[in-house]
Amino acid sequence: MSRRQFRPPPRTGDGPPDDTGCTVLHVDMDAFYASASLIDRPELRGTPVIIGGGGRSVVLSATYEARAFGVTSAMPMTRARRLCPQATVIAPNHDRYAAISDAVMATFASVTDRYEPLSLDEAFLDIAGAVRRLGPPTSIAQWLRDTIADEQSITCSVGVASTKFVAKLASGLAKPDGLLVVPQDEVLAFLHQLPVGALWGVGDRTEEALQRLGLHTVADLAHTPVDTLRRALGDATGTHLHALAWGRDERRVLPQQREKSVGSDETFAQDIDDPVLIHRELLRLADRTAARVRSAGLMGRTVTLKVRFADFTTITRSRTLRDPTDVSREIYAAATALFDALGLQRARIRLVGVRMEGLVESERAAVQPRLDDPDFGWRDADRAVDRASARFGAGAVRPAALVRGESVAHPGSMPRGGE
DNA sequence: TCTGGGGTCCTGGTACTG
DNA sequence: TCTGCAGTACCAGGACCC
Repeated sequence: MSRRQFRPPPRTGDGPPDDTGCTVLHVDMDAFYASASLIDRPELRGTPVIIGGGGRSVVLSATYEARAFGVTSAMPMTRARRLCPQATVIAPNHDRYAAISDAVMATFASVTDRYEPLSLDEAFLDIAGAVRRLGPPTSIAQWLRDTIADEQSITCSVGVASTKFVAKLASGLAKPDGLLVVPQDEVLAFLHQLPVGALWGVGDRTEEALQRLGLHTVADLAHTPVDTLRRALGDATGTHLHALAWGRDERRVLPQQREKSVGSDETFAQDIDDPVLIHRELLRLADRTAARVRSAGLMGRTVTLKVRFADFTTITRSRTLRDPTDVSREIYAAATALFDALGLQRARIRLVGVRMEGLVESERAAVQPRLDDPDFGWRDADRAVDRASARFGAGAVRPAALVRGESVAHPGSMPRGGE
């Protein structure tokens, strides 16, 4: 779900909203991870519950009862516990969330093949082709809400509009457990009452920049010359936000897109400066990233290293390889070369990460054979590890360096997240 | 108060090439 | 051979999203 919440402005029209032409739906599960976690813990319904790990982790999700105490997603767990000490804390169960998400997406697929998942818990649907078969957009939206509630025991909110970003705003304003239609001829009245921070793509920094210009509402933004916005925010952002402020959004619903990068990072339980431990963590992250790249049938050409220091400043360094790779050893070698090139003298490090970019399908990847390539190289070893992991579980086969030293990352770290 | 993890997109700088 | 220019690729960082 969105982290930025705004109150819905009062509708300007009378009677039921006219949903003609409102063929874009944005469906967003309410407090998805919390709701999904409570399916197995029904006795906790109606009580404050926080989903999150330990150590230096943050809140993944919280029930609305916990949110009443000021707990929000992405808040440090230490602060969340202080704000709501009576809350029950539950560790995330990502397999469970993925299974529920798959079932919800299957419900979307029964309505239209033009649905675009944004994350585990939300998606856009283009229902233009389903209206004749299933009825008007509002009926389809209500059917989706009822079906998901019946089959998955979780509620969702739906925004119905003629463009993606208005549908997205509408679902956020309908929360929790609601449905909001924004008729085409009410879009501008709907938008112009909202604060600039409500727009998709306006975060804290952009909002600050707009406030400095004296722009507080979407109406203010709309009536500012686009050149002024471009100077303040850059060409792309300025032009884009000006168009949104006038309700213009040409983006179509795009079914299933391939990821453009894959990576992992890990925050240490305590800041560390030991190069041996850092190299070991890089090996673990390269191994994990490579396995995910291979399982997606991809190869990547650019390796990016991320380092966050104790003072929270963050740097990235990247290297583009001659050929795409999915080999753990090659990714690790590139990551350690990037790290060593930093020439850090015992700097205290909070987090390291490894990411692969420039992804291509492995069947289409052009890899030049080298004269020194062994007949059975690291790629074959990785394939064998993948087969063993599939049979005996992830981590069944690991590099020796990782068997000797367990992770230095904090136990509550969460490899996946978001809401 | 003390800030996770997995992503995408944009911007500005630099190097290379024709 | 040198210079200027435009286009492109790469790199690093920031902002934003869930």
